[in-house]
Amino acid sequence: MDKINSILRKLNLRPTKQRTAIINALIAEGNTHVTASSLGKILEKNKFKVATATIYNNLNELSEKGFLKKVLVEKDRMWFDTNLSSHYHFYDEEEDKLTDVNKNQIEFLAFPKLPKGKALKSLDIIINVKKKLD
Amino acid sequence: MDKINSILRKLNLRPTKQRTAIINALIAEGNTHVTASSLGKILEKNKFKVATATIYNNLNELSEKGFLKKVLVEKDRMWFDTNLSSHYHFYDEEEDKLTDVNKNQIEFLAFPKLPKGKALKSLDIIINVKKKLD
DNA sequence: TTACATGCAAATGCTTTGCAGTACT
DNA sequence: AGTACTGCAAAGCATTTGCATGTAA
Repeated sequence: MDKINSILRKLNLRPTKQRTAIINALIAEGNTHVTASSLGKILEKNKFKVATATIYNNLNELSEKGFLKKVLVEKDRMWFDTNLSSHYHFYDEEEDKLTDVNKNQIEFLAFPKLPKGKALKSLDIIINVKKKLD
Repeated sequence: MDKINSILRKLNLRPTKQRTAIINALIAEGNTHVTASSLGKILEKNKFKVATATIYNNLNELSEKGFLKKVLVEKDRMWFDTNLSSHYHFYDEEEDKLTDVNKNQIEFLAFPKLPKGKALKSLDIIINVKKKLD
């Protein structure tokens, strides 16, 4: 794939088999939110064997290079999001599913003044949802 | 302390030495946000020796009983908050400090519609701050 | 005494690290 | 050839678990 090569070239990363397979999996529709283990399963399904450490190294590297964003919703797993725009999340623990909330879907009428001498670094909003009982 | 005994009685927990020391530390001003390890240090300073597992067991039990709230701001550590009211947080990673933001300090002009069949479970807002460069 | 708590050590689960071997460029 | 990358196993850390011992009711 030429698209993947050009992505990797831009990121200054060598297009190794593993890296290409990872980017390919991430670009595929439906894999916008992954964990190391869910990505591992996708790769396996695609007939690629990639060591766990390599998956982590690449996810972290891609985050540092700005190709992925880390999303923390549970203590035990880190999620990685291919949506690079500033946005928020729905998290459904029952279905183990993370969904994007566009930035413009949340507007503030009131927002706290930051502590003295502090600047905003980032804003994390997780809207935890559960099955509605009706 | 009578206050601590009455708290524990209400929670249906026996007032053991360790539990009493933990509640005492949590009630003291300035210990509103703790991690297992920060609480351990406070207990040590207070001349109490409590096993790590016991600290965790008690923090988790107190959370389940509604005397503490868990706050997740970093992947590696769980924070426990004595503020039981619905509220949000400032998190200063540089200073490793968590601060409450009252619920009424944030008001929404727009808020996303929940996914079909889903109900709101909880709302986590972490305002990450850093030192302002001026 | 009997059910609940604690302590300690071992186990767990995600993630990182070290290093020898392999593959891009 | 030179440097980056991968694989694998071991290490790291916060947290949990199992079980024998201890303690409140």
